[in-house]
Amino acid sequence: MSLNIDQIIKKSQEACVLAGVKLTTKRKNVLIVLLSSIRPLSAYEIFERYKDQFNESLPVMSIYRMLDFLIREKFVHKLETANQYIACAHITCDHQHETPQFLICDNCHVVKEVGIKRNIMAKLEQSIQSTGFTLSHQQLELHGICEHCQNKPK
Amino acid sequence: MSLNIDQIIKKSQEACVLAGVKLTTKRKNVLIVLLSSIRPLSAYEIFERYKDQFNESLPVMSIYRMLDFLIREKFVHKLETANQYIACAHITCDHQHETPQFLICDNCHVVKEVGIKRNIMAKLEQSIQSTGFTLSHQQLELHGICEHCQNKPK
DNA sequence: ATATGTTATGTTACAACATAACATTTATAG
DNA sequence: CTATAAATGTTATGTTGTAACATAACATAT
Repeated sequence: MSLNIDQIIKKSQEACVLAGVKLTTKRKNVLIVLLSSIRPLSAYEIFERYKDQFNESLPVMSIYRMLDFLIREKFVHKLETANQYIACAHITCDHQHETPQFLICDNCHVVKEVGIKRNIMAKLEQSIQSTGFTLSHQQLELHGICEHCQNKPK
Repeated sequence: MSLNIDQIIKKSQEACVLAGVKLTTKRKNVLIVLLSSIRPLSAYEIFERYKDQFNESLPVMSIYRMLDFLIREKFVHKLETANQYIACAHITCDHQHETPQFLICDNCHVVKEVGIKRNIMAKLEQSIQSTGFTLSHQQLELHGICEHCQNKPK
């Protein structure tokens, strides 16, 4: 477990104490699996890696429940367009977050989490609210090709 | 089949002739199923409704292939966040379309297809391109509560 | 009219993603 | 220490989607 991951876990522990919820060992380990991956993972991939990394086999059903918990506590995002899960890039930040926006490379499947500039999001919201619609779960998922894959010859 | 659907099908037929592809009876019927629904439908729901509406049972596999065709020809959109399909709201329009944006009501599951204002989309793209990422399949899916459901008491 | 190629559709089997329902274990408050 | 709530395990099943291969329908050339 890299130093960086250590720090993120520590921060998550603290956040859980504040929220009055428990980051159990297994929940923590699922988060570590996600933090260890450069790509988002499906629940079944997490299942496989958990086995490898911790030498213990969790039921997939439990993985889903732990993911629910981690999503509820905002340590993990679900990419709805890919049916995959990814650790939040901002667990260690203290400030209020911008609307998360995921740039998903359809070639190498790397995902970059960036914030949407507040003024752009505000305009988007404004144009949406004029239709009478109220947003919830704000999150944008955009598909394309990352810089690295563009510069690489096929 | 309502008059309106009739007109849309006619327009689709013409577009297929222009594109040199065939809108077969079954493909057309799948499109009619979607046009007849106020909500997006999953492939399996289309399967059920096709049976009801046309008194004929298509294999689900064929439904998927017909959906592929209809999406390729831009008569249908896939909502990636819901794994559902919906007829394009603009089949009968002649003008170049804006980036489609779907407002999905998480309460009644109605979907409204609106265009994103070009200047907002341009800014969004610009902020994305500054990260080196190149967009493809442009489409936004936003979840929330529609006007109707907001005004209704729970 | 027959052969051949091409596109569309059918069939079977299965992979991948996800949840329901209920049982058991573990943590902790009284 | 025990009642109870939370977490996790177990089993079964539902939902979405694709792979691989077969057949049907139609067009075109001879």
